[in-house]
Amino acid sequence: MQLHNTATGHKEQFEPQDPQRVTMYVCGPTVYNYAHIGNYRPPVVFDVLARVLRRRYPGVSYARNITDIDDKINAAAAREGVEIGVITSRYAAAFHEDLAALGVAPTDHEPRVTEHIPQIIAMIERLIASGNAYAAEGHVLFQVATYADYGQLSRRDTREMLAGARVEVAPYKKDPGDFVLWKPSTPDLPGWDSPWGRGRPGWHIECSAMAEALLGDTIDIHGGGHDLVFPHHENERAQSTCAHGGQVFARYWLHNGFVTMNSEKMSKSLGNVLLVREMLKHAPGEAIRLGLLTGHYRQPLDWNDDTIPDARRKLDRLYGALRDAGAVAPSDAKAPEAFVAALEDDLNTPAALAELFELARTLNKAESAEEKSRLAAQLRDAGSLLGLLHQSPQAWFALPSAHGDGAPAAAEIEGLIAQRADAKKAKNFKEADRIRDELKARGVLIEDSAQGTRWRYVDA
RNA sequence: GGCUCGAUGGCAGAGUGGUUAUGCAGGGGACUGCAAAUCCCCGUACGUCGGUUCAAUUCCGGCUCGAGCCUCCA
Repeated sequence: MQLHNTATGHKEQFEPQDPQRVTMYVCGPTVYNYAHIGNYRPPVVFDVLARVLRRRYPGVSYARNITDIDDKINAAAAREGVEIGVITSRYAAAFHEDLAALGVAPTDHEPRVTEHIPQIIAMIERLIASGNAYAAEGHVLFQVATYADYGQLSRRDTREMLAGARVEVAPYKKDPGDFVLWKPSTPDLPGWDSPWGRGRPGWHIECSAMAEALLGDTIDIHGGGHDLVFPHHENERAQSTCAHGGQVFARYWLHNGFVTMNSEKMSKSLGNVLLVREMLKHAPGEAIRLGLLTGHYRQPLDWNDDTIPDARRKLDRLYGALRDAGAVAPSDAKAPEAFVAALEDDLNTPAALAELFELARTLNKAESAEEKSRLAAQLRDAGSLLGLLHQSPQAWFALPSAHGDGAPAAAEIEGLIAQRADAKKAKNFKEADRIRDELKARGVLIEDSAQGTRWRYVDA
């Protein structure tokens, strides 16, 4: 398998340290509000990677954290006048609901920062002992100058960075680039007792500590959004490497590109944030997932008004092939080589999808029962690697369309189809066509097939 | 200003030093009472200017435009 490693800037052959236990850590959300479509690109992309790895290796240990202590959470809690737990449990639950709708499988571990405070404190103590960190005025800071490789992951020159000095330099910092590992909490803020007084962890140290606790000193794959390369991952790398006596922290760094909205960054200030829970009111989760997988994960993905309808029509085609195959005998045929090869080539989902459509075409043309059975199984298995095609075609086609609110219910549709069948039998095609046109106007498309008339909701 | 990554047909989006994926949309045909679905066939591409080469969309350089990071951010 080939993976693009941010640390080297190249695609590399992936060789796990231990094929019995491939380890992957992906930065998860800070739960202080509802997440938008861009926030779900990493969970979906790395979910596919986990599926591909699990197929190839006997053991995979995948961790994705939930950050449940953070200044934005504190601010949200203060605004509502509640404990931070109210905020974090609400948005963590929403995150899980969205993930389920998007077909993202649970990870092996989902560590929370508030459950790893002792590990975080212990790691900070080690960094102080090793001379990489220092305490000052209730803070503990990582001293960047003690780690010669700092800046290597993000390919930044620290001297130039510091010269740029857009960071406000706190008086307790030895160097402007030093970043906080622990900061003091005032009595009104959440905090934990520590050797440096009551306080809370900085943002970067949590991931280092949780990755160590769950996956060990050196992990195989570390993933996240492209924006995390600097400073978050650069800092994680510095902390973990120094805390582990110079051992490599992550062997492969993977970063996904951003989702843009009509070519603009998605941000609250631009007012173009698309919340997944809002999208789910009008679109199947499976279509949203496919939308996120239509582009290569490292490229920016532009989300526009056509993305969901396009994804829906693609799924119509794939599910249509499965439906037309009919009730075929079960087969344990696996995804085709070319399909798996595409995914193992740095997770080339567009190329894999092309193979999926080739498979659907072949299935549509298949004549023998054995061939249909085998191809349908292959299509299902390939789909499962992408986390798609897990439902029955009947269930898929019965999903309401974007304009489903005004569409007739299934019972009414079946009644009209029966009337139309009678009209057809009597060769009253005018009446039959009238019924079909009426249904079409109301968002229902009907199709006559050898197995009888079937219907589905369509976008108006 | 520094760094990173892009620029492919109407839209989305892979890939390749010479034969130009895939899906949607469009055109033609088969099938159908008519449609739809399905199958077959067909247009419209590789930002721009140079360079390397027998040959470049593909390699190199300049330019233009775009996205991201340098500050919380998936």
